[in-house]
Amino acid sequence: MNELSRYERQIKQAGLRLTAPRRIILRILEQSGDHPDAAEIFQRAAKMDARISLATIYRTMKVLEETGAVERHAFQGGPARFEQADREHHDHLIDIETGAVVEFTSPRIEELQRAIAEELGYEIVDHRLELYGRKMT
Amino acid sequence: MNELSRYERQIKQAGLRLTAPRRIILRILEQSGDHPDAAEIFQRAAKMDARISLATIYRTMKVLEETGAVERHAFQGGPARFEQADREHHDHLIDIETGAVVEFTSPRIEELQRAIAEELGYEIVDHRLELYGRKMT
DNA sequence: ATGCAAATGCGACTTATTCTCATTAAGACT
DNA sequence: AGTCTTAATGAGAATAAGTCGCATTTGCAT
Repeated sequence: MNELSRYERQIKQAGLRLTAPRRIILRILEQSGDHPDAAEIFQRAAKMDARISLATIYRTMKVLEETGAVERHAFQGGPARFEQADREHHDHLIDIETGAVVEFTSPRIEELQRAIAEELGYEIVDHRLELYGRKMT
Repeated sequence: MNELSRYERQIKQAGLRLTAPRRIILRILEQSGDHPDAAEIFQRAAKMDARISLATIYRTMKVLEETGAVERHAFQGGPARFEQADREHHDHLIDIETGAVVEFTSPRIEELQRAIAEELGYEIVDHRLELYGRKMT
């Protein structure tokens, strides 16, 4: 039986080895609805296999980012946080009180960005739009 | 003679002491057209007074941020970079090849952001819009 | 001029991440 | 199934950015 998840296939197709730690990390990411940081992923991984080291988490996140399986976000101040990259593009609103992340999209903002960059003579390679907010009462 | 710059007045009005290191750092910021990081400010400061310590740079940047004299930006990966806050609000386009920063504004994007946050039940406290681009040929 | 609290300098510490290197283990090839 | 090659791992040291503790200095109100 060759029951590889899409992420696992992505790893193999990149010519990388599908090791036990990678399987575990991929499983965690698939099950995560949130945006965990490396330490958080490390803790979740430790529950499945206590031998996994933090260095492996960092290394794996880097290769996953390179193969396009995950996206890395460096929100204000804190450590980098990750999420699967298979979903539609979206931006983030971070609750400054709780750290919770709300996702949103705005095609109109996207288009305005493109137009602005073009006007300045640039082609957009990447962008970050983060709103930091407080829940209205 | 009481020739205080606007920044110097801002420091005093906040009830803070106008010390030699602060004068130097403020002078550097006034003369900077770029967006230096703490290490860079430290180097420039050392040329005027070699006794200034890096810790003082960090501490001063923090108080300047709190008094509203400077803005702190944490661009992708790298260390925090600073700029004077006296100017009009603007966002940044970072040239991924050179690290150069181009400033721009878009009232329409600002307004869209506000509307999106409101719709999600949030009030925007801060925001970051950064475009990472490559010069078009 | 003087005293006191604020600010500084220095080094130790923390946090996030990367590196080194000896050891392990995928997966290709019998 | 056994072996080989090399990528990947684990453990801990190293690095980078920034903060902290504390003894000493210094603005500045008196």
